Amino acid sequence: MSQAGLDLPEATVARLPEYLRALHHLADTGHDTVSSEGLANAAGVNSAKLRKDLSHLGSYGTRGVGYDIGPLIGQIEYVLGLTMRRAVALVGVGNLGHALAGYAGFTSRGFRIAALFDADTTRVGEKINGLAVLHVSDIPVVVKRESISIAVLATPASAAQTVADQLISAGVTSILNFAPCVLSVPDRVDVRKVDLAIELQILSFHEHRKSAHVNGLNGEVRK
Amino acid sequence: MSQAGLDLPEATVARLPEYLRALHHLADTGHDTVSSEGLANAAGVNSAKLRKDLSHLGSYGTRGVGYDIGPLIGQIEYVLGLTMRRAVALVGVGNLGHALAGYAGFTSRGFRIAALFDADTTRVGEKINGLAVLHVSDIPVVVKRESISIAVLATPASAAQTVADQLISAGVTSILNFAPCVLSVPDRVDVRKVDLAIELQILSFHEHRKSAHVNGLNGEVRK
DNA sequence: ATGCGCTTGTGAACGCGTGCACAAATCGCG
DNA sequence: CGCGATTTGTGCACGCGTTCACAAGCGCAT
Repeated sequence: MSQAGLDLPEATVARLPEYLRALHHLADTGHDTVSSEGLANAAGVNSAKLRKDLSHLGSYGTRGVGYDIGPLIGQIEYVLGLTMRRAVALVGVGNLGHALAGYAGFTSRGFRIAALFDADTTRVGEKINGLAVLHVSDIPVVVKRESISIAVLATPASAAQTVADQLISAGVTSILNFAPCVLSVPDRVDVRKVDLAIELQILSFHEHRKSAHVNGLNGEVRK
Repeated sequence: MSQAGLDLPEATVARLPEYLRALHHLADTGHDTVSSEGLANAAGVNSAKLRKDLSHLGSYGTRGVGYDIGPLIGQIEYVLGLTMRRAVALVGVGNLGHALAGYAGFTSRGFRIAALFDADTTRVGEKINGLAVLHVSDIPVVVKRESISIAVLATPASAAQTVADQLISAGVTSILNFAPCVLSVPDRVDVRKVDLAIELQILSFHEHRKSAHVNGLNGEVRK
């Protein structure tokens, strides 16, 4: 039973968007209340965890009944800062960046791609979804003008740190990094990293273990 | 000082690919040993954690010197099951799937895109990077023929569960899911989820908190 | 109004992961 | 050959997150 705007456990924050997605789906299919058990199933977590997470937001459930979907959506969106549509800059419109620029999930879930940048002058001017690609040297002026605080980095790893520095000095304070490298940034800047190959490598580890098990060994066929 | 092939802490497994990437970078730039401090910096973790992680793989460092990069790369690749190049199927060559099919990071880090599928018959036959798109109805025969055990799901959320079921019954045991929905799968199947909008929403939360703080309130300007 | 069934909210115990701090081990040099 | 500098490997304590289990609260039927 905490106040809104308080600091939540990081693990809870990471799950709230998933709850939000599930709630929207329930709302779209005509529900207007849901039990912790039902929402937990829809979000792929267990019900005790869900209740504890939601209890941090203040009380939006009624015992014996469940949670009111409408107000709960509103509360989660408020806590996540999604009541405003946030402007996002995307740097690097290569293979992956091009797809991200057109990704409908961003626009449908609270964000607006406000600017596209690339270092390759032959790509500058190209339009993606009606938005023109700008040169990275325009980052300072455009980021300030549009008050962009979040950036998506889809450049090659070799360029990522330099571009990140430029974004940060232009005022960006959150970065979603798709480049396979670690960024060093000031404390006030948040970075989240998504490395697609790493995800596959983690799956590969589990595949490797499974195939070791069918060999009937507890350890491994080795050397 | 554990044996190879043993079960590692999940948190350690998730970091090994990052160590691997950093090690390859060091090897490419002419190093052949590295201290835990140096590797930890390159991988963005602290050195005690790195040493404990590596100690689970058996001892590949020498006190007073550091780690031998070559053997360590070999050991991590072995543990992650990357000594073979694993075949991966990709389902859904829409906006995002198309980019993933061309993503160089998959091929350069131990994987081979072995088949592309889509439900849209107008896309079937299209070639991406020299590989033809097949219809999803071909999943059973192709997955078995190519012994594919890992699949990447880049379909719309509405199709994801159905496709996942087909993949699993064809023999897939690991799924990387980009669709914004939860999949229900048998225990023996591993699923990792990547939801790009969720990552941005988590950043949005932190942005929201930052702006609350500059307002000078501990709580929040509310209602 | 009262009792019953259902569901939330939470105290408490547990387990995992992290980080500190130090002993053990190796190298190089005199 | 021994000593000091350096770096690994790890025991230990701490904190966060998860899960269980149950009391408290709400609605509904009678």
